[in-house]
Amino acid sequence: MTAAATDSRPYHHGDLQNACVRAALELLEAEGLEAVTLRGVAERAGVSRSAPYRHFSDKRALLAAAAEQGFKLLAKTIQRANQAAGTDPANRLLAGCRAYARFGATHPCLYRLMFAGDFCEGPLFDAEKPPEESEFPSLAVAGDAAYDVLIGELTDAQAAGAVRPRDPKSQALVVWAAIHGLMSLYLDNRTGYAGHETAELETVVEGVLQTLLEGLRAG
Amino acid sequence: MTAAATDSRPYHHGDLQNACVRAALELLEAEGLEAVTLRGVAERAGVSRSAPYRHFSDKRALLAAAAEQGFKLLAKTIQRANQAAGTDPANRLLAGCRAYARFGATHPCLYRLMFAGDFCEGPLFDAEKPPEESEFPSLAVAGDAAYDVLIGELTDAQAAGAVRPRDPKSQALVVWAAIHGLMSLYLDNRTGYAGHETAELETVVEGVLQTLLEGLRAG
DNA sequence: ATGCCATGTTGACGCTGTCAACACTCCCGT
DNA sequence: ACGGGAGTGTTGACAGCGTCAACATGGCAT
Repeated sequence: MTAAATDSRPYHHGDLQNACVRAALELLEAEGLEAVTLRGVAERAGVSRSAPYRHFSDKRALLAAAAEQGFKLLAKTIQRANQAAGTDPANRLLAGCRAYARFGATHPCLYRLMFAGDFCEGPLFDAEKPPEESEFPSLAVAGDAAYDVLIGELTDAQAAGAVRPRDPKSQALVVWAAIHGLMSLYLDNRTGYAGHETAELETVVEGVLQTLLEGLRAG
Repeated sequence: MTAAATDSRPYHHGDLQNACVRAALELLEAEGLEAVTLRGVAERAGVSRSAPYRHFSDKRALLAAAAEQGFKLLAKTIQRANQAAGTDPANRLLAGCRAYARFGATHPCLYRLMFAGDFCEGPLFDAEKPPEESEFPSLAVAGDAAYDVLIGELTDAQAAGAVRPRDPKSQALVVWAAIHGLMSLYLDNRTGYAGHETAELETVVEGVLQTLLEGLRAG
């Protein structure tokens, strides 16, 4: 018998898996990636050092689960913005992109984790495999699901003539690349330049979107 | 006296600073960021654990120096491509973008380090300050210099009417964001989609560039 | 020749991820 | 009702890491 007799907490946590992911996300947003330590996560979840190993094979597996939550939240955020923008496809597309940017600005560390590639002690997305055989399949699925939202909007925009007809998947890649690149530069403080204060995010987002939409319309 | 009597290496290295940067770059390209360890760098440079601390205050300072080399190489690469592309401004711009993409594909880990933001145990680029007071001023300068090349090309393209006249700095940001975003997604294996093999880099680069140029031309 | 100071070395510390061995509890088959 | 295994949480331990303090070395200016 241990001190558990007088301890209010039960020996078994009940939902440690989700608690770990939640703790990781909280630490990530509060203090950045380098503060996300397995020990810290365990402590925050109220368990001991190595309890998380019963639910995650690795630190990378925990980070992958956190990134997966990020993609789910991102997809939901974009969808909400699309819905709120009404029925005009161009409007909806723009609203989705703005929501994407806002998401990145609101959750900078989470956003970076989601696109951290192999920076967290090895790749999160698998380098060569088809995605269902990826090392973290549900992460790949969540990432693709977010992509799907964008593809759907582009398909609608094509149908409405707001965008020239083309493979919507490659169009989506262009849009995604532009917005993601902008957010990536923004989060790295590279949208400012030599002595000027960093440009307002909304301003640069609108600039990118305008150029982008004109490029998509042309042809 | 130590074993140095029979050791061919002199006690003083002579150029340890550069040797460390070179070792870091080699380790980075050969085995990825997580393999870049101060101890490993020191060993590779033929010195002991903490000798690098005489030249770099921090691990981050060493990484910043490596990233700075990366930006210098990138700028040189783009410039060479520009020159080789002749005098047509649109051609030069496209050639520079293609060279940029090739650079990222050739040096994936270095490229990611250059845009690692605060992922390497704290920010490399300073979050708030004017750039000359940044924590790593020479890194900021090298980054801006690479940006300058792009701005120059856009200014020329404007003068030649290949691109609509506008603030070349914000135009450059759009171009940079699009290409950088594409490379970022590519290096994270996100340009493929749900079961399809990852698209050829050159193909998607051309797609992005075409849309981009049409967007820049319009208006 | 001497002594300073930049440079390199060694030992040590705390933190991390990870594993093996052990403890507790829930639940299932009898 | 009960006995035991499977699942879950704990503790102790280890190697590797970044970092620092104390010490060693040797080139250079005086």
